[in-house]
Amino acid sequence: MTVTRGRSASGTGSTLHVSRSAERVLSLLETVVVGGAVGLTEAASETGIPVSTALRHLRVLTGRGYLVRDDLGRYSVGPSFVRIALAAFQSGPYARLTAAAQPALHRLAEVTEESAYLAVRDGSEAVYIATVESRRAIRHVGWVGKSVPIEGTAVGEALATAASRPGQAPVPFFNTGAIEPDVTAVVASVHGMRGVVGAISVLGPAERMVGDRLDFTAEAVVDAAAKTSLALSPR
Amino acid sequence: MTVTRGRSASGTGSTLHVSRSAERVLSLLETVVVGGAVGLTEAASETGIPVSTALRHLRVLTGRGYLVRDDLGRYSVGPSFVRIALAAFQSGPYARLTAAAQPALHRLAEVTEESAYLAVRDGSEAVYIATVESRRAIRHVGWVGKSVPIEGTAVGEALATAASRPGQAPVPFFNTGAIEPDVTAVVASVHGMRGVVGAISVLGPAERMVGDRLDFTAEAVVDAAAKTSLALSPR
DNA sequence: AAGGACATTTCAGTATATGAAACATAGTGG
DNA sequence: CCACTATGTTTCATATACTGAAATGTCCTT
Repeated sequence: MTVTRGRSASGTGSTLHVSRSAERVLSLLETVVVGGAVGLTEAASETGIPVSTALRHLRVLTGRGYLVRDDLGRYSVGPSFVRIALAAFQSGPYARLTAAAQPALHRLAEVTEESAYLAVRDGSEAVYIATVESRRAIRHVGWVGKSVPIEGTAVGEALATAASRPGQAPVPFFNTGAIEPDVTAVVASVHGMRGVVGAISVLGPAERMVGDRLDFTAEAVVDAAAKTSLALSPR
Repeated sequence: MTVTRGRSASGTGSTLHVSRSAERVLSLLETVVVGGAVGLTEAASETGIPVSTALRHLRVLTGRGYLVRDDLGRYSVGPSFVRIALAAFQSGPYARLTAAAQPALHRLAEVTEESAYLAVRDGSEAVYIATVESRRAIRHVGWVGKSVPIEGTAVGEALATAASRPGQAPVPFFNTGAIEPDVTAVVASVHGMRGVVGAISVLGPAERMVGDRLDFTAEAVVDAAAKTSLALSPR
């Protein structure tokens, strides 16, 4: 009857102690935040953490106000997390970038009549952190907070490119259907004091973005990126 | 300064095992996110965690991309955290609230010519989660993400008040100088399906908000709150 | 060169997190 | 009505994974 559960933890007797519970708490937080209202069992299975352990961790998070439980016992984002999240935009390193890009994004969305996005790099991915939407009925929406691979995308190219010389006009990057079919992206890099710090994209339906229209869009994107770079580090 | 002195659950030889490292990692995350660029020693002393331990935890956070280190070794918000933060606004329980309040906040800021805010409750505090700023030169700004006590503030009263009957007109709450001298607040509760879910405030310089102007503002705030409640749970 | 401030590594001890299993509590359907 | 499943909660013996003082390394200042 003594069910000797496999020894596990074999392999290299690693001497590196990297907080396991910390990792797990963060996994759970992430799972709940992106997943909306999730129950204990779901959160546990999603993260691969035993339920009893997951429960304990979730309690830490709710205790801090990072998560809240609804009347069905499911977990959702709590007010404390929202507070932190908001603070991240005000004091974080992206505050300046976002503020600097805002006017350019507005003008870009206006003149191109497509949705304009601002993206930053996150390891091997790119994350869209701000947008100004097109006002047309058919438009690209909802990619703020979304992350896409660096590899094989136009944003990725723009973010991975080596910093060009200051004053040198940026190059536009193009792609169609890398993430979603029928979506065309036109992107240019934003340069800070130390290399590429972000990218400005225009995303729209592929059938609309062709010929002269595409050329015009590319010009506008390059211009917006240049203006943003200038706003970041005026000389 | 709001360093929650860890310890917790002392006294009786508690058999409750509440993840210590988890608590600490979250403290550190919070400290860095609100504090901007902080060094190891600073983060450690701020949270009361020994430096070597703090370093280990901060490594977990940077490893996950929640934090990044600048070239001076200081920690700041990372792209992964920004991604999560953005997701919190899209899928979180406050997404509906914020969306429902947006038009009302705009109109409110326009007609009162003062900054309009949306706040939710966080334990014994209130957190401002959205704003539309006044367009006047002297205006109230920068309170998004800020938290104030429930006790002794107008927002607090509005959030702590018992749910009024549906259809019943909300009551305005007033306060001057509770948090900052010379700032007057006019607030009304937003009602959801189960009680008070938020509050709408107008904040402005005390000397401007008097007499007829104040009455008018109160009316506008009450109206905005009612409209938001209606948008949340139409009948 | 000496000193200070800060980041990093080491290491032994044990506090502390872990997870299987038992228990509790709905909700479901036959 | 009761068995049955799904989900949340508590317990507790175990050793793992975390802790933190001190030593070391690195950079900057005087």
